[in-house]
Amino acid sequence: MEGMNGVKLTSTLAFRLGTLGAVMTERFSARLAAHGLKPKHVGLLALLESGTATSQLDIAKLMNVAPSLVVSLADRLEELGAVRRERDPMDRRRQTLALTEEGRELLATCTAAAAELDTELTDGLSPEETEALRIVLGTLARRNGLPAD
Amino acid sequence: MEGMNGVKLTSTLAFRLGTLGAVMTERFSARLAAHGLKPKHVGLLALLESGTATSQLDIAKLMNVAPSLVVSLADRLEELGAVRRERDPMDRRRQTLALTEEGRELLATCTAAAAELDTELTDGLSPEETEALRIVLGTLARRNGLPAD
DNA sequence: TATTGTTATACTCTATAACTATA
DNA sequence: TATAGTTATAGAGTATAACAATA
Repeated sequence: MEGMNGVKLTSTLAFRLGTLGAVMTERFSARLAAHGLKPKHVGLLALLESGTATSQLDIAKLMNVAPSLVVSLADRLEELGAVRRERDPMDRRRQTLALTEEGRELLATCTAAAAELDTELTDGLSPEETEALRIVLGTLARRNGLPAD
Repeated sequence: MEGMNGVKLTSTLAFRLGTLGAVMTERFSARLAAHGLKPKHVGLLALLESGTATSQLDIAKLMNVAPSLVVSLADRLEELGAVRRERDPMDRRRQTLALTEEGRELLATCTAAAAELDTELTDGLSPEETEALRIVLGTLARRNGLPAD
């Protein structure tokens, strides 16, 4: 039985994206654990590299998380030497987060880990299918306010 | 800067699936709130409808969650009259969960909600692109042990 | 003694609210 | 008085461990 329209829950994009997304995030987490990082830490590093945001509050808005969470993410990244906190001289309430060279390297390492997961995931797909998937997901991400350059 | 291979984190499938999946799950949650359900409740209903699992322990394994979580999901669904718990006469330790007619209707309603989210999500895509996406995600889901009939 | 389901407890993640310092 | 960041607290979601009934 599958609703009176013949649609099954498991064939919806909502379900497939939700479950596959959860699996990939969990795998990514497992890879990052060795560096003492979680996916959101890496998301923050990527945001800094993109130059989109500077202050912690801007970052919180772009990441769709509470400002207090940015504090703890930044604390950890600072601890690892991946970011530096710098007071804005124009407005001393603002903290500017700057990516260090170490931070760039860390981001590159984590990005490589994500790319490996991609390879694993798309093992049986043709290169064309894989690229088409990447592109359509990028389109959907952008349309939904998610970073996808 | 983007790693020395020119790959950006935000262009990986891991990142795109993870973020889009989180967004879709959150939207689905919001729709389900009116029924007092969470996505896992609906996943359990769908599993019962598929006839794949019967006992709570089987369900826990297939859903990749702890058995204790199945207890509370089933408690809630029983409360709503969506499932019935029946002792297996062959092995009285086992509880068999049976989908009621109300449960089928509830699942159909929730599936329709997911389908609406799909429509919303793929608004700018061609029907061919949308169908290709659904198919490739189904392939990936099956290859990764996720339900996708 | 091993297994199914349940209950009790603890842990992870994240948000909300209270607070500090600058403006 | 309002805002950026921080700290303290609380809530959601889920797992682990202890327990009861049955095998």
